[in-house]
Amino acid sequence: MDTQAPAQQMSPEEPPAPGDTKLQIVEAALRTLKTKGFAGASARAIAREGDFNQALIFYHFGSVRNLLLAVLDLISERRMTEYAPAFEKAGSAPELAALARTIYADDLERGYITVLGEMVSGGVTDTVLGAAVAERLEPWIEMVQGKIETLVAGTPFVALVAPRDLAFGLVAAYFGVDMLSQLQGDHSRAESLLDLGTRLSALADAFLPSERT
Amino acid sequence: MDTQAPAQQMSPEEPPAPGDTKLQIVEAALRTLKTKGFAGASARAIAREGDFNQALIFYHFGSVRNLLLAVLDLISERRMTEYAPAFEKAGSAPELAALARTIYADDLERGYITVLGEMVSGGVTDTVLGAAVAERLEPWIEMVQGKIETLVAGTPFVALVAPRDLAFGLVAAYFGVDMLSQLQGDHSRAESLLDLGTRLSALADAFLPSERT
DNA sequence: GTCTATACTTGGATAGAC
DNA sequence: GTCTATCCAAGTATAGAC
Repeated sequence: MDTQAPAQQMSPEEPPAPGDTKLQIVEAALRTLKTKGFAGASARAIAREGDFNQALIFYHFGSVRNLLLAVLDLISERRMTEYAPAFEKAGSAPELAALARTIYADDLERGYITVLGEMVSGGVTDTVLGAAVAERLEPWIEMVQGKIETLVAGTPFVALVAPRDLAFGLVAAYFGVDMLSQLQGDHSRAESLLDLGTRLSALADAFLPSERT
Repeated sequence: MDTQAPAQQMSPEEPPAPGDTKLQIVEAALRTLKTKGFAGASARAIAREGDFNQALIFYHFGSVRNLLLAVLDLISERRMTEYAPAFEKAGSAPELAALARTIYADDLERGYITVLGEMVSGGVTDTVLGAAVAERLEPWIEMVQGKIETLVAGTPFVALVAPRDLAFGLVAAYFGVDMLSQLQGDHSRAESLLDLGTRLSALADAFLPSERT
């Protein structure tokens, strides 16, 4: 936020352990969010997890809230750079459904699913945080919206579906399933649902074989 | 909940203001949840809202968590008794979509939407609470599941869709939309989505005019 | 059953030495 | 930029008088 280090001349060799501290802190926060949830992600808990001093959080981020948002930024960025290419490439509903399946499995394994759910939930319980979280979700909704627009172009659906609404609904459903799964401590239902999505999209595709390249 | 009063002989006339205190407390908690959210629903805040003593909460409910769960029970019960009849009656997808629209509007106006979202979010951030919340969602999922089973019977969908999964998905989507709307502080998108659902279900119905009475 | 007072804990955040 | 020490606020919960 206000503390952007002026990149003083750093000797080119420092392989041991450093990496910048900020990143270490963010990653400790990420792990804490994963294991202890939003409510358990206090400054003290995070500092313990990363084995550094509590005060560093405030020095580098100003507040715990900012740190948590930095975590969200980190994983958003990682996911965006990793998934966007495949997403752009996918040209049909079934391909997209398959991709969604992969992404969910991937996110789950890396614990991102948990963190995303915790941050959205945290945003609901804390209004100030909520606005910031909403902002960070926007790019994802837009990405889905863009995809829907190209998919739907030239089919009877154009008149029926507002891409923005549908995109919002899909992203919302993703988080809803995520959160209920988290409540029940069981993500297998989510996976069955993604399977169902795959089958249904195959069906839709059969009825609407639009422009395939 | 160890404090179940032994129903001593109560004189039949006590109209003034009493009503039992427990209910007053639960309703104060409900209002607090509505206005201040899960994070703001502390014992102190609830007591201030209802203008009674903080200690009463612990006397009657043992803990804040229990009180919050009692709120969830209260609105679950109210919703169940009010909506169930219409729900049973609805015999087609479009009717159900229309009903969902009504229920959402109703819930929104009464603030139940907010409370439901807060409690689910709270359950995600707090593991102990989460299990209890999940339990209380179960009846709703089962209700939807039952409906899906009768709707799908005798159509080609039987082989395609696992009712339990779909029910879970629909309830999850309801909460997902609710929560993202809450994040953005704007529920208009949710309503467009329910409209979309209405139109799509009409479409599905046209393709599958199953047993109509 | 209700109130006052208070014990105890945890968490956010800052001051100031190093 | 990092550490120690500490302040302060808010919350849960209980004891004990009424």
